[in-house]
Amino acid sequence: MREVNSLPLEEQKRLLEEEYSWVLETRKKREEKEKTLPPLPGAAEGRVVTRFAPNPDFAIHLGNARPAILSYEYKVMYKGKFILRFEDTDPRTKTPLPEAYELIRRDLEWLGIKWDEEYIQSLRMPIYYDIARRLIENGCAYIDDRPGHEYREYRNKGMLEKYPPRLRSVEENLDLWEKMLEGVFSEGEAVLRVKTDPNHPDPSIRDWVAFRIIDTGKHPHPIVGDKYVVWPTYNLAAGVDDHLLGVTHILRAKEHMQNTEKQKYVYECLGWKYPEVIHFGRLKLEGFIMSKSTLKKLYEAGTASGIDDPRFATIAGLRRRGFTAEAIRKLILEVGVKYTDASISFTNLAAINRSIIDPMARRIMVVLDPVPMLVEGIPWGEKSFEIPYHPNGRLGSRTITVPGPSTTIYVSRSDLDLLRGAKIVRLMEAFNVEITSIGVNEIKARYHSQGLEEARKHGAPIIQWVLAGGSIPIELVVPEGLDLYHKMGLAEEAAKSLRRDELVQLVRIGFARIDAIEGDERGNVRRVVAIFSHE
RNA sequence: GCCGCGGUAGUAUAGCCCGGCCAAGUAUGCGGGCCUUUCAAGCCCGUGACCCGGGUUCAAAUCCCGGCCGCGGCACCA
Repeated sequence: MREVNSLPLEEQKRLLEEEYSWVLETRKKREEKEKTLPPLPGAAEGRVVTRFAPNPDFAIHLGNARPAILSYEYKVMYKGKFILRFEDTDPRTKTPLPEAYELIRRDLEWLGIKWDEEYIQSLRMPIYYDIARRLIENGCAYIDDRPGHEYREYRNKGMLEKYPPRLRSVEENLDLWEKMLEGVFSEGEAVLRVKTDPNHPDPSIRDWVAFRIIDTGKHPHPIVGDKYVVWPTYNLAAGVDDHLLGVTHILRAKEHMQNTEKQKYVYECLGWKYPEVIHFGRLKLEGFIMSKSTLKKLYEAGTASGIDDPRFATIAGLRRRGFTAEAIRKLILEVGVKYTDASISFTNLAAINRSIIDPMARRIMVVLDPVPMLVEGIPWGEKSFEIPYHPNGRLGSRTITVPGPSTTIYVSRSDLDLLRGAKIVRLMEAFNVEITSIGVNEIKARYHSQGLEEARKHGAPIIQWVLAGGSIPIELVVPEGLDLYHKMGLAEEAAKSLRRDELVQLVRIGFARIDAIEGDERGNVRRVVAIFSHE
């Protein structure tokens, strides 16, 4: 090794190429390997249990979907088990939304995620109460019935060991616990704290609250109403369930790092083994509204068209915008499990989506802000053009019949400049015309020739167009940050065959999802609404 | 402020644990070209990164120290 290193670089290189070329080849092979998720620590096939534990206070968005997708992916990778668990133990400040349970299930299904078991924490209250008793009996928890400021005073002065409630006997604690359950205390009057290192360097960890009282008379729970007044906090419920349900690997965002440490005190007390935890950074999606609070505000204010508003980074919003589950999955897998935050650029997501939908998106001609063009001198009475829906020829075709000797078509106003700069223009898939005049609201043209070669010879631009007869109105909704732009246009007659949810490519505009097909009483298509996805 | 975690091209990521196959890979973007009845797709070429400074070592993206920057937590939320 030393010998080789002492050689000049050129010499080393030559030696490598001549004598050890196999090294270079191995390297190439390694690069060709398909990219997958890194292995889970301590995982064995058939023995991995992961879970997704959303709070059903709102629909899930790309950020929450990440742990769901990753957890599910690992379950599949190790042929394990994947659990869906609703964490709805705060009827007061994060009141569960009754419909959110089902919205979340649907979003997961749409993402292609299947869960083996489902749990709802508000239905497991007796289990948590049981744990509370065991914690008290083991001397690991105590009832704190003093006002909050007293506890904080002791804690902040580093005198938590001497905090009187902490010194209570097991019997006394058990007794007070039963009183809590019986409803003797009201909100704020008593909590159950888990004993931790009283001088833990992070004060937020010291003797954290495991149960508190919530007046469910005032704040009824959507599932269990006012049946319970003593509610476990996240750390208690989640920590306990992860053990009880046999979870082996937890994947969650880094805001939970301190929680892991809190929960470990419960595990230690009860002699449980804490699952492996993988934390990852936060996800931002450029150009979308992602914050749950903003999302909720817009949703509740009715400003948004629903939880699936195309400006939202909710799973439903992304779906409505025309993103596929496969694209979302690929994106999440690509981002992986890094600690650092990631800002996903819109073009990146779009690129992934495009590669998936391009082969199956029918090409449809639409002109936005239409300008009429009178074409004269057409040398036929009527002529039909059969145009494939996709250049790959696999999606069938439609026929456009152009009447002669003169007819009116529409072109996009945005193409006017193009028309001004060119004498000859090719109407895509049809024939070539010569522009004779361009007014603000009318263009006149003469039939020039038929062939594509002719168009090429003249360097004619190729534009999309629609016939005046038979075309149908289309509204293209273009989301841009907080705004939605509504662009009006005309679509070719074949647009009548579009289906709701279909992903199409509006030629020379971009990909879009068909959001609505509006018809009259007799079932005739009157108008199409599309949502712009991306270029 | 206190506690914790990170910093690889415009964006996202591989490599870091276990220093040498790294002259840093891939995707996307961007620029150019080819092809094409779309501004889509495809093909080719190019572009562009190890936060900074020290140290250890024959050898540092990788290990150590310091700095800078960013993020998370500090609830009777999850």
